[in-house]
Amino acid sequence: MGKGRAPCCAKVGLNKGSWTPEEDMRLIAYIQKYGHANWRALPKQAGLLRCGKSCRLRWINYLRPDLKRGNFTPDEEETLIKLHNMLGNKWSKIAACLPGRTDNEIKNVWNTHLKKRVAESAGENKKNKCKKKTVRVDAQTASPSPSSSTTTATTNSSSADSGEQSNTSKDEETELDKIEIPMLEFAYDLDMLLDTVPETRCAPTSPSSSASPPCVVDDHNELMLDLPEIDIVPELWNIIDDDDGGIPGACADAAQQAPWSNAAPCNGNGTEAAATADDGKEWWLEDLERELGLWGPIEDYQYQPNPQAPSVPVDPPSTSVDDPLSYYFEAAGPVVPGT
DNA sequence: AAGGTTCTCAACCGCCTATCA
DNA sequence: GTGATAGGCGGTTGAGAACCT
Repeated sequence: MGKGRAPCCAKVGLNKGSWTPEEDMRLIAYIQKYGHANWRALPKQAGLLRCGKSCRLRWINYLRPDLKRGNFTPDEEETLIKLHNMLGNKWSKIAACLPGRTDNEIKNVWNTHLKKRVAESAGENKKNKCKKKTVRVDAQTASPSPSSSTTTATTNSSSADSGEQSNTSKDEETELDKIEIPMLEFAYDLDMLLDTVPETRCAPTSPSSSASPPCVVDDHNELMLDLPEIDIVPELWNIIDDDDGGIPGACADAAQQAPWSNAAPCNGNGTEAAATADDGKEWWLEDLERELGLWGPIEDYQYQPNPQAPSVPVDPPSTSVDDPLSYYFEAAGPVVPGT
């Protein structure tokens, strides 16, 4: 079909590199108000001299309200290792099972920490195990795939970098969805995987269910992982949904961004979440502003919180402040991006 | 304290897939 | 059925931070 694509934008005249707090706030403010139904058009409409892709990346990898910050917990690392064993470098799929973590973050953590660790384990365990085989979970296709994207190809490779071999073709991609669990000669053996996988289950994906990471599933044998849920304030997604200016798709987009979220952002009936949306929004924005260094004694955009508001962010429902973003942009005046 | 090296991670690049006209 | 376009993904890079000598 598509033979690649033209550059998403004219590269000339656009900002590159690190995002400034101003740009962040502009992006947040825009998405807060209108959602992100169209990334390509977003920068222009938001007054950002950025490529739409860049905006998307920035939002997904850094500004999204449901992101976890900080180091991976041991549990997360273990889950990541297991998932990587199963999926290879399918970072987005792995990310889908690690709520609050982005594919980019996962990729970085893997490349900088876990890869080495697993490689070391491989070196140690190689002494004890000398064979490797692939076991397919898929019940109907019993024959192992010779072209697995994960570590199935070679026997002489000590590669813990199974993902390095993940040059998946289209067919391989299809195969991948059937989930092969490679029995690696290191770290995790089949028993461990089989012990872990089938006994854990994602919650049903009904709207009423709680957070359910979209686990990779096989039509025949569902692979379901019981993964830690991030404590997402449901109201956060109303930040996007709320007042989205009637832009179609904005709501759906937001929900898609956090499929595991407890929030039911597209509930158009005005839910409890909607009732407290403002509180959540304000709490999050305040927190973010602090992080971005926009919350402080800088007079130009210092926001004076509601006297009733605590000086430190607390639980969302108990925080009551005015909209710091609005204040910021009013006080700072029109911001010329990139200047 | 200074300089060099290594590590970390945000951001970019280019390709692929999905969707729509 | 075809081509164009937008979103998404994985690999790579480079600037800054951290660490070492």
